[in-house]
Amino acid sequence: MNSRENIVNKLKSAGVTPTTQRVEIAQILFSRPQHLSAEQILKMVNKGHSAASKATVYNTLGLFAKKGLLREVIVDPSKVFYDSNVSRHFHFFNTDTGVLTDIPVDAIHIDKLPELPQDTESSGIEVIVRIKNS
Amino acid sequence: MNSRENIVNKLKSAGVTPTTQRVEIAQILFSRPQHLSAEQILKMVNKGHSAASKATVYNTLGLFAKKGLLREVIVDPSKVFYDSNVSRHFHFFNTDTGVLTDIPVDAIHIDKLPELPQDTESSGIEVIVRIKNS
DNA sequence: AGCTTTTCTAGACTTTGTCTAATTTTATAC
DNA sequence: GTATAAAATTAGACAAAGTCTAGAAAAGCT
Repeated sequence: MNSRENIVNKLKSAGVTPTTQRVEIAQILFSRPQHLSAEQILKMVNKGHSAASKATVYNTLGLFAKKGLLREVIVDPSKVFYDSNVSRHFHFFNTDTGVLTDIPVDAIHIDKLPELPQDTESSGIEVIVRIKNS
Repeated sequence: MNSRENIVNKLKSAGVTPTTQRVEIAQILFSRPQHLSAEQILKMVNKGHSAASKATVYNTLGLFAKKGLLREVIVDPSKVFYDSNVSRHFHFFNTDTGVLTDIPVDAIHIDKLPELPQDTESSGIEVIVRIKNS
């Protein structure tokens, strides 16, 4: 039940060297499923016990995303969200509040998919339902 | 068949005063269905006969989008694309090349939609199939 | 321990986009 | 048409997210 130990193992399994800063960032992200921006994470890290520079936070998030630990969600033109839930699901994005919420896989059913362009392969299908307050 | 006249009427019907700059921008955009960034449009305008400032290009694109003449496509974390095709369709985004292409409506079939959160209404469903070169 | 590679850091820099305050254009009233 | 009011345009300053650089620190060998 040692959460720090779990995180270290998670990083190791993904082929990521568990440095102090990476573990700190991972602990924030993986404590629960959530959607955070890089700036939010930077602030959270620097309120905690350790610290990390802006460059490290950005590098780490990029690395985690590349290793499949994190999913980048691009819905807001001004910043990218990092989703600690990497299992297949979709999103609502409230353009009034800027809040991103999950749509479970089984709430949307896509029963026909397009043929991909020549010499390309899919790296994921995103469904974003934009909503606004009524 | 006067393309300029057509554009002027299109803007008027949408409730947009057809100023010199707006008509110029509209002519670029509506000459054919395409996906352009604000910076691309700015450059194109200023290579043509008239000119428009950065602020005007950004304001105009925002206005066109609000009036339903244009669709904003948010897929690239570094810039927004403006799609001159506002009819219902989806997108491929090639993350290797940065190229956005259309997926016709009938190539994807979504037969189940999620319930919206309390006190919200949908303002559109986006499907983005991210692809990479293989 | 000594050497090499990886990671981290502060801060400069870049890019996209926004804001401001003054000017110009367009619309309205007479 | 001319005066006035309102809307649109402009240059350039500004803001925010993200990248880059070059040196310092930490980790991983042997």
